[in-house]
Amino acid sequence: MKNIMLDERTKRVLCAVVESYIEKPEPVGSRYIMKKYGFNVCSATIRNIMSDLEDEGFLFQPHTSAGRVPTDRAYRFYVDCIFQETLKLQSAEIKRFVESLTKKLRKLRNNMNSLFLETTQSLSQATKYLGLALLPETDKTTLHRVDFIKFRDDLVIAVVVNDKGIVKNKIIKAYPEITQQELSNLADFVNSNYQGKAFDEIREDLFLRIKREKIFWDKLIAKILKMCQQALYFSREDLYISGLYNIMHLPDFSDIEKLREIAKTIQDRHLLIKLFENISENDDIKIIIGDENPIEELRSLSIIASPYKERDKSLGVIALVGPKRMDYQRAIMLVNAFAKSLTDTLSE
Amino acid sequence: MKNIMLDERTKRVLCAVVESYIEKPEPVGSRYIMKKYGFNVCSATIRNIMSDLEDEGFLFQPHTSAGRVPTDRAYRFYVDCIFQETLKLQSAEIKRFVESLTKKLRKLRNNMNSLFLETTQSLSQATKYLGLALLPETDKTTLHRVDFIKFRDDLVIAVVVNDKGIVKNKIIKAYPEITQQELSNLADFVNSNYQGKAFDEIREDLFLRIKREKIFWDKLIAKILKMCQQALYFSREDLYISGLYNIMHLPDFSDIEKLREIAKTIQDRHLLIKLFENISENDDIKIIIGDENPIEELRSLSIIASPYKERDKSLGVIALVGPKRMDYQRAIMLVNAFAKSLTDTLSE
DNA sequence: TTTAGCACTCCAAATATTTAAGTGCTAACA
DNA sequence: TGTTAGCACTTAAATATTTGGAGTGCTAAA
Repeated sequence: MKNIMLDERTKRVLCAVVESYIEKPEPVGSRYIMKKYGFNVCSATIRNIMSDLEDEGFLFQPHTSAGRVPTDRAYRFYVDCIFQETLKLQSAEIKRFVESLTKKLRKLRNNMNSLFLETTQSLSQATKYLGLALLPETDKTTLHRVDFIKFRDDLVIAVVVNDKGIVKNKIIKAYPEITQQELSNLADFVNSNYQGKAFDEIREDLFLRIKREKIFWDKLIAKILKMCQQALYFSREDLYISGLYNIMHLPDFSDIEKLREIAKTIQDRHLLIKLFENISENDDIKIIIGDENPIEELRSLSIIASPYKERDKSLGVIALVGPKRMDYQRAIMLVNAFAKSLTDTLSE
Repeated sequence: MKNIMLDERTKRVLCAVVESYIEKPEPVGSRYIMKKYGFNVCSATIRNIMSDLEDEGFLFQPHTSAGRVPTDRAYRFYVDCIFQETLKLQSAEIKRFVESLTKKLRKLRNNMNSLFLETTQSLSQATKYLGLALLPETDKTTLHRVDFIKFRDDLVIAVVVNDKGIVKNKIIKAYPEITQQELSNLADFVNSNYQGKAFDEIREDLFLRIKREKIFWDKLIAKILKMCQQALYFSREDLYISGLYNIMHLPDFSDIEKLREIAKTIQDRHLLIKLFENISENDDIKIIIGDENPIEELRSLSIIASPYKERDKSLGVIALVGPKRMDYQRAIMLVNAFAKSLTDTLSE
């Protein structure tokens, strides 16, 4: 259901209601709107408009004699209204935040973990919402170096460093006879053949080799290559989360039971990672409002997520999770600016 | 201030009040105590005793005509009373928990991260409080293998695996001319000389070598060794935290502002790590009640912490953080049993 | 030292009362 | 036809009032 055509005045009223409610979470009355947002019609007129908006599903009345509260649909309309122009804006305050972040990031350029921790913390700090960042998927990076370390007889620890300097390790089973020397040779082989190559590409190539070996030559070598192939697969699991305590005191979460459920879902990570992985494919800032969220437990929230890139390749996402009645204007500006800052740092 | 001598009956009354308050967070009256805990005296007598206990600082009366509430001192007295015998107890329910945990841990034996994650999650699950675990300090483990990886000109990533299979990495500056081959040689040198040695021992030995080299031979080699020494130092930073959402719905945290502060402090980690490092030196279960906590923000909580060991060497701590009015008996049994289970797994 | 008994205190829950904000509707107006 | 003034009506939230009961402290007697 696409937006019904609303005339200019009606739009203004709707946006005014949303903004007013964002500012203070209380049902908004017609007189208040009229005065505060400088409409030159009397409150009864506004009242009629608001009544229409309610019929269209943009507003909701908690009870007969109360003012009105925006629905998710209203937030969506509001965001669509302000989105384009907001991207162009930049307040002095936000400039300050971004400059400070950029400076810090430059120093952390070489340590991805600190880099993303700092980003999410700053984002949370600046907005008082929850800051998130999804690290680059290993498969989107290239192999810098691998090392295989024999550990306790039948185990091998594979340590992989990618071109972003992110170190990952994986414990895999191996047949006990294999020696550290053989493992080192294997590592040398992989390093000299595959450095700078994408992980999926490497696995693919290994797959072909395995097939060849299996058919024509050495089954053992095929086995080792298989292990190696395994060692180079990493599922995405690095999600940084900062500032959970920041969203606790928002009036929107006065219900502890709800807060608890949210905290549980967020701590779980899996769902969020999946959500952000989709967005990471995307090219633009994505805004998810309330009901639109595929994660049911988070439908009382809104999410603003932006991919960050290296040059033109999207690597991951940074995101902001806050109440539906968040200050979208500010939040969009910040997420946008932070993503740019991160992109710049990574593209240097 | 050590415990004043209380006669047997007074002790029983005090413990009864504490237990009753733990069960239900409401001021406890004299008649209730008399009936529920089977005292063969009339309520007025209990009343007199409770009045005495208030004078001694064990109980507190929210207002004149209310029952009484235990103070931190009362909890301390209660815990001291039940502690010894509690260690010997073991309910069927707890046995179940521990068996299930032990089974899981055995499977995760080779992956320390999962091992500790599972432990804290189970602990939180079983108690509905907050489960924590401090990983073994790198300096308390021995070197299994190290690898130096050249990264971006003047950086080296040191990847260290200790005898617990924990992989750590550290980014250090190095002079740009150093080649990967030289780094590999260095790693070979360290691996063949120091495998199985304690980290502090290695650093100490390197220190001597550096001195020698500097004085007699090659300044460059001294530099490299220095870098190597740096690479082998890790401050403690691995604290697992599970189940924050579990403590949210406890009546003790109905004040969101307080909960927020607690969440913030816990997320901060530093303070907790410091606290647990001290306890890790200790040999026994340590219980910290309210005021006794050196961390001011956590004075509305109690902590039960137990070191876990490998054979007889204490490695780290697992701990439970909950409200002061927690079920100490159950909590102590669980922490104790979980620590044993972890110790067994690690000592196998 | 313990107990019975009683006056007293104070909270908490239930109930009533007031207040204020905001609506919907009608009739008049431009 | 859209807008406005005016007014009756609704409702929640704030405030005040009442009531019940749990629990105490004290006193005098056992």
